[in-house]
Amino acid sequence: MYDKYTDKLRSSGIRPTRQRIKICEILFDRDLTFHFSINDLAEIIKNKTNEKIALATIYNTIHSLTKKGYLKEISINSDKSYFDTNTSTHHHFFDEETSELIDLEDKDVDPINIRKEIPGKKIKSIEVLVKVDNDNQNQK
Amino acid sequence: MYDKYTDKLRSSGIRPTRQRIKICEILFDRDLTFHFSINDLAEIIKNKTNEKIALATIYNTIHSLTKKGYLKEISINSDKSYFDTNTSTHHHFFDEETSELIDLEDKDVDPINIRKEIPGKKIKSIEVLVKVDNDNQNQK
DNA sequence: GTGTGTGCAAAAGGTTTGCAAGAAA
DNA sequence: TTTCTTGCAAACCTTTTGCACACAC
Repeated sequence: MYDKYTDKLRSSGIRPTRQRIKICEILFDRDLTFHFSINDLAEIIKNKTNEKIALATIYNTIHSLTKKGYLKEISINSDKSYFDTNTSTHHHFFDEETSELIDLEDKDVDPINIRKEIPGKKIKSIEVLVKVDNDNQNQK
Repeated sequence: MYDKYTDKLRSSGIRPTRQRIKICEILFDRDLTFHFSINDLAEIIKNKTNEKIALATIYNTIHSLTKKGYLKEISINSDKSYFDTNTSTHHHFFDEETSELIDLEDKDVDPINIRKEIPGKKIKSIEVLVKVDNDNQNQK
């Protein structure tokens, strides 16, 4: 039970260290999808935890988890990277006001059909980003 | 003729300076859509031009042009920002091998239909990013 | 002439790297 | 014991800022 992530990590070829297990607990002991930037995560670790984990370690761990498919990196043209604990096929709203990400479930978006091919290349992923903003039509 | 961009800039409320006109020429005297990062642009200015323009000026100019709608910023989770001289509604391939962007014309993608709304927010843009990679199915 | 823009360098913010000390196998 | 990981600080890269000088109007 306590070793929930120890095994998960070990079986993925990631050595289960104290820091990595802690990060897994923070990321995956949740009911809802979690969207975060590295900085968000570092703050949470600092506040909700007695441990302290170096930034470089957090970066390393997140990149390992992403490479192993436990996290998904989200394409936003922002000054920082965002990650998502929901690794299934789905898309996002990005609220430009708050810099917050909101999941778009698969059923909320029609299947995307791409009618163009590039010789020698294959499609790795299709990501839809819907940018939203405050609706000010009633203001001013 | 020479003043092609002078008028364009002035009518947009951007004072037409030597540097801004030069940047417009590099960006818009083209047949094809041009995708670039600020760094790409700075390189081009350095190489293809006798002028030298400070990085800060390039940033300022690109941001002004984007704000006025002459350029479109593209959402890629990359360490840098990309811009596009094609401001019409269209999407992109992103080649992870070469970090290159390729236009997907509107006709190449079915219209995206979003079936979810967020109270108090309105959709500003819908961007589809198709990540591609080398097709190695015949290799190895 | 007045106000705005430019250039330069320095600063800022996110991310990466190098290396000595420490923990896992 | 050997190998991999951590922590820390410094390095890096892109982007922003501050300010004196220069240019557009």
